[in-house]
Amino acid sequence: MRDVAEATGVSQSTVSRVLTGAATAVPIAPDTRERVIEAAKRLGYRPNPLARGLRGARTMLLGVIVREITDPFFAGAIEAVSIEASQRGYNVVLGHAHGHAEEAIALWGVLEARHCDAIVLLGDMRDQPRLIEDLHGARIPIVALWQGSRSADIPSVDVDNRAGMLAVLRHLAELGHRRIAFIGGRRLGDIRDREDAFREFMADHPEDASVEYTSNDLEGGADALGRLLDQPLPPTAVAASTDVLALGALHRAYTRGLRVPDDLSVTGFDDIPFAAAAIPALTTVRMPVREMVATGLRMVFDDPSDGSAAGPPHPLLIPSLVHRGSTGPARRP
Amino acid sequence: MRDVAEATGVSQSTVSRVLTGAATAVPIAPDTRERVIEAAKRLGYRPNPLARGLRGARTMLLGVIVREITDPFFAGAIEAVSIEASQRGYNVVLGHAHGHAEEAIALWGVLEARHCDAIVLLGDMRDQPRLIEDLHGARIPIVALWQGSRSADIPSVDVDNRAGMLAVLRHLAELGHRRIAFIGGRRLGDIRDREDAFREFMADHPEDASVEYTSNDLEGGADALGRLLDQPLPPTAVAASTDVLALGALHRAYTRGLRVPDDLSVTGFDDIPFAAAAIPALTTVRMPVREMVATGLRMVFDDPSDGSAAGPPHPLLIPSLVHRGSTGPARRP
DNA sequence: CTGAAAGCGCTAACAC
DNA sequence: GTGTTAGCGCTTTCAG
Repeated sequence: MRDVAEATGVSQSTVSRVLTGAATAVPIAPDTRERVIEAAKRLGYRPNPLARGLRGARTMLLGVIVREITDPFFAGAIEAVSIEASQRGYNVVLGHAHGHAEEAIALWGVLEARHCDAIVLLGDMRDQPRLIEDLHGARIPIVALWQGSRSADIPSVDVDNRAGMLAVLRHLAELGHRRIAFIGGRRLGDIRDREDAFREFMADHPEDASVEYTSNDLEGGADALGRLLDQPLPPTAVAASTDVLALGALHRAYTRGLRVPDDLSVTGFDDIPFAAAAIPALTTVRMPVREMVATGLRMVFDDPSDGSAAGPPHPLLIPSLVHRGSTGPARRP
Repeated sequence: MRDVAEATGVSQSTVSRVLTGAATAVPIAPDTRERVIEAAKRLGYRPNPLARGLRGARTMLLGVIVREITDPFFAGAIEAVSIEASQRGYNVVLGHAHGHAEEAIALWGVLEARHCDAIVLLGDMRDQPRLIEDLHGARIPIVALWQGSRSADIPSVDVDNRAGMLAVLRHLAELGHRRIAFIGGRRLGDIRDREDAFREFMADHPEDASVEYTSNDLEGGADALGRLLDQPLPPTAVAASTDVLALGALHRAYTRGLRVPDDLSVTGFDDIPFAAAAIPALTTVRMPVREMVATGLRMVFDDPSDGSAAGPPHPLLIPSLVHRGSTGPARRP
């Protein structure tokens, strides 16, 4: 930058003012501006984000803390964040919590130290009270995506899990299913809300409901279905709390020789890309990922209306049922 | 940091020396060190990476440029990099090239400007000569993973695509298949090498070989299989160049009413998590992702032996065939 | 409208 | 062994 200043014959401050571009209270002579810009280009000047950040300006870094990067759903979410962020000229610093909430806290510290301009939390981190606490004392805007609709003290964007789950269950009921099972991962965030909706729906004939907990991966889904099928009166339909679980269940149904949807209906949640390519294609709930991410970034970047009276905003987007081949009429008993 | 110095009654430099921890040429009094550490902890001191980086020290940032973050295989790779990096205390800055090589260049500039301590390239970027050029003039260590085995001027870690593909084809041949098709994505990097191996293997009866190009996603795989099946003499086995393509093909086979592996054998490449849960489980080639990432990071961090005589290193890891249910004996004609 | 100067938080010569 | 000092590259008052 000094070079640019020298080459142009103006002072560094002027160069800074020009290059920062922002509406400095003080206007600059148009020709000076042009000369500076030209020289900067010629000299291949590139601002040093470190120095900028050090001085308190924006670092153009967006911190992302994800609980489980392994999860294909979150992998897609990270992609969406990355795309959306780059459109705003931001770079993404990825923090992986490896499923441990303490790590998320550490990460948080790291990202704050790195002067990220904003932080996005992917997935439910509320089981770690200290995180939320620290977050509250933070000066940089933050938004939690897919935190589960129970609102915490930080702004969040969530999906209406209840509506999605009820849509699935109504669909199943219309097909004549009564004995329906729910497969859930850890009772956390979105999954928890989906389970609650399931219990609510089945409240009038709870004897037909069963719930299996498992790890939220393909094997978990497979194992859960295995246990369900070993029951004396197995369900005729399985509503999995995520697509990954559903895909695992589909595979186990296959190895057990069950035909889907003739012998068993299976549904997922999220509509990850693989859902449409499952065999048979998975009936699931489509998550408006792009919209949720866009909404979240808008909240942290465009609308820093934090300490407003009504508390942090918690928009709730509506998912939609995607009807595909993995659900069919219940078998006549 | 000044606070810590004042609280301890020593100078800032001493604090720096203690906290940097590194083997400073100059030793420090044990009790001073302790007092400083204690005070730092008490005051909740956290170093400012920006200032550090500005001063020329390491930023503990690892830049990652990925061509296509959508690709589940690379999503897994990013995960591996993130895990491996965090074990070394590094944070990952993710740059997504959106499939465009020019973006990769821009990203490169950004990451360099951010003073990343090293850069990892995920996937083949060599179609953009300027990238490679710029890379050469760079001062920070860099490594390319899954670049395709044709070595460029930058250090890389690759997998032996030829060995993997030949293993697949031999397996298929042993099952009695002669009419074998290859489904490839863009003729880039690893995929290209796999195709070459395919052509090599089929060289003695090229009339039985067919090659379909498509986009490297689920739909691409499905469409390619569709075209293959419409041929007058369709193949009895399909070797897809990636698991994603294979999974897409599996789905199309299903919708076309073909039974795998009875009517058609299908193989993939990469062994992404979904491969094992496919219906039927996919015979594929396992990619040693963790090892490759670990090797790559070792190259950039532990062994900055750049300008050595023999040119940049290009270790080639060996993949292994995973035999599952999607391959079976060729149909008696 | 532009220049001079003071740091942001930290490290690394160089003294003592 | 420890303190002093000079910046890293930039933004930002405060004067001209």
